[in-house]
Amino acid sequence: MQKVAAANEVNGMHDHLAEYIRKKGLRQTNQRKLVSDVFFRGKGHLSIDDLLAMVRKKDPSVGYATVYRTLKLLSECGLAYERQFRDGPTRYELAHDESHHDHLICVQCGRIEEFEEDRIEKLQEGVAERHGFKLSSHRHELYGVCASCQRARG
Amino acid sequence: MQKVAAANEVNGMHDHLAEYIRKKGLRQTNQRKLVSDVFFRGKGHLSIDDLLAMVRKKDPSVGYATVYRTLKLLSECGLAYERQFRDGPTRYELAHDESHHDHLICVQCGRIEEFEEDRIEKLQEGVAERHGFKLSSHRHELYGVCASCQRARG
DNA sequence: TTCTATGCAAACCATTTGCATCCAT
DNA sequence: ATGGATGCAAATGGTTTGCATAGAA
Repeated sequence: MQKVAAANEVNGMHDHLAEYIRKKGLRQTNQRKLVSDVFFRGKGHLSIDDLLAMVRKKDPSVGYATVYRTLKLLSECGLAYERQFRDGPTRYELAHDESHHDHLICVQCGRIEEFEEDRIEKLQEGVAERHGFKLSSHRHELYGVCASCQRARG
Repeated sequence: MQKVAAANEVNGMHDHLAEYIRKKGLRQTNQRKLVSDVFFRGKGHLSIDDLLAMVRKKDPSVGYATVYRTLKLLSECGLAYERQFRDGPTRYELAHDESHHDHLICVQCGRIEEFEEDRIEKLQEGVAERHGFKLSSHRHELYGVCASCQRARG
């Protein structure tokens, strides 16, 4: 899916962030606006390096740490999810408030697809219950070779 | 279930390793025997630090890197699985050739339990198929509060 | 003897932090 | 003018690697 957010969604996200910043007594800065705008308009599953490169096209003076700190902020206020696949760096994903999904990752090209499977979610809850766990989150990743890599290399 | 391996299983694992070492033209060393013995007799889900501490009780001169290198070797030859939970360090698990399992991790005490749920495995395959992926592996971790932590802190 | 394995320290890589300065409030 | 935010560089933490030496084969 990897939807790109529509313009009005982007505005909504900026508002959400502004609100959060106000409530916490933090500050609006150009860097925060720029980094979050790039993230909101981006394609999802982006690493800090990806984001920094995109940000620096608009303002080369932005520092590494600022991108980290801004994405932490976005995660805190519920606009981003941190995802850590296999070994690579942490990737950030837009948290549009759709239903939950998990990921398929191609081990050859790195392509990331999303999937939703309610029956798995249900079964997970059963597992947790049987073990007496109160679930707070989970991570479910499927690794394999995607359709186009199969075509390309057999 | 975190089983401890029976004596005959431990012997079998040593044999398996010796065989692999021979085939690859590598060398039997005391460190390898010691590290792998400690691992084979251990409780599963151990970090390098855990293992190093156990190893150094028997031979304080063993180095950090040797434990890493030995566990990489054990992974290569199919005797260990590397598991990377949340943020903590890589943990190593005995690969007794039982059926596949996944994990429940307590976010409070770090306790790790194992679960098996064939219906989830089946559903995963369906998901992969629908996306045209050829699955090679997966990672499925459930995070929450375990029974005893719930009792302890409500 | 030959060539892998070891132990140590240094290198790595992603991420975090300390700090002087900058700047939104 | 305050005190949070930034950019830089240094620190961190887990893991890997280079290298001289030890030790299997």
